[in-house]
Amino acid sequence: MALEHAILVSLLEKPGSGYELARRFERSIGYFWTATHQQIYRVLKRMESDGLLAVRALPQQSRPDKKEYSVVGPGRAALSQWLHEPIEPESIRHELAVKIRGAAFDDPSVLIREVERHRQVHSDRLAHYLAGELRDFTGPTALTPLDAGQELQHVVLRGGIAFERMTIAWLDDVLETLRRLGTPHPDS
Amino acid sequence: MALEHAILVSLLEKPGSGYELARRFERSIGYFWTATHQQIYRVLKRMESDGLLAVRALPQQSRPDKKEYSVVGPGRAALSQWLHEPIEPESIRHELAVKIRGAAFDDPSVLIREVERHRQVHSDRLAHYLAGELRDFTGPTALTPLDAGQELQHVVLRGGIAFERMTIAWLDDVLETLRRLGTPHPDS
DNA sequence: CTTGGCTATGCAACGAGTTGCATAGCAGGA
DNA sequence: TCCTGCTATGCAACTCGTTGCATAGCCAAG
Repeated sequence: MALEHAILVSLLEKPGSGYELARRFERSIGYFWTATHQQIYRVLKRMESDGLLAVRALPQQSRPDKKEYSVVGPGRAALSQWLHEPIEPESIRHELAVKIRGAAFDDPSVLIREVERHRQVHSDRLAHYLAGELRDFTGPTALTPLDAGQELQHVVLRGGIAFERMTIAWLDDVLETLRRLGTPHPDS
Repeated sequence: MALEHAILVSLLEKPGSGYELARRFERSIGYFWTATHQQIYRVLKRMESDGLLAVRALPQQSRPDKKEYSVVGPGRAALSQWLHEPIEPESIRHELAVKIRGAAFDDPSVLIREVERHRQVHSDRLAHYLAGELRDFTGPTALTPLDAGQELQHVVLRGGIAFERMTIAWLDDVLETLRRLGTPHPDS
């Protein structure tokens, strides 16, 4: 159900089409909640028929109409209500961790390349987040002072940065452990 | 599909019934991959009919038979094959982050209690992980030296510990930000 | 003595999320 | 010229995961 609320937040920040939302979900919002265009279109349709959103068809030349969605009263109320409800603290769901434990029953060296690849992805993501932070929040071109919405966006981004840094450090720990296990114990 | 592989790893570490697996998923394995008993029973049944697992019915007095599952050849092969396949590095899916950005459109103070509650949960989890680490890996009663499987379990647990520490620090950052926004800006 | 919790398994229905495919014209590179 | 990729939307089929419920006897607490 959180996709609905993520969409409400995103559309409150700025109205847009399903396609635009899908691209936002590849960027800022999607740093902590992913969604494909399929899900988004389906949920948008449902939310509109539930009266949470309003559509405005923008005709375009030689393309299907762009449907711009925006939040209306009941949508805002639904978001507000959700914000007042407690949610379950979530646990990590880390497939790689399953693989690491599984490596005990297979050649650990095949995992090393996989872990290195993941490390690279997280390292790239970190660089991407840091560039975004510099551009929007801490760099010379950033607006000062920031308004409340921007402060909140920044603290969420700091969470993403902290997550990637932690993950990279852990993957280094994993690599060291795998390499240690790969070499026949040197002290016996 | 990762549940299947998590079950294979867990059953290779030690055979057991669906019920026992469900409880392991509340403990060690479940620190990074959650599953309810429903999913587990369903998947066990499918895996058995696919020939990945063998069942042995252990009769018990005044209780339904316990079905002890163990991994057989094709199951081991399936795990091994999966370990050689690359997986997508996963992103976080953090509902709380959606709420935090949503707080820009509502009273931020209602979020403070929620964030404090989450902080408490993560703090409890950290204590739980640290107790497990002391018991199984770093304490005086731990076996030394550890075998490869235990080393890998330990490095995964260290990942859980790092995750909880990072999360707690971030939630403190969030709380500070929310409180700062709650007080009317003191310098103007 | 009754209520709730534990072991142990399972069905049914639903909602969330993924994957493959389809349309359709335009722009840019090999 | 053909192929790829972008904008923009959508259907269909599937798997994954959650929730509610059911059985059934045992044990401990109130």
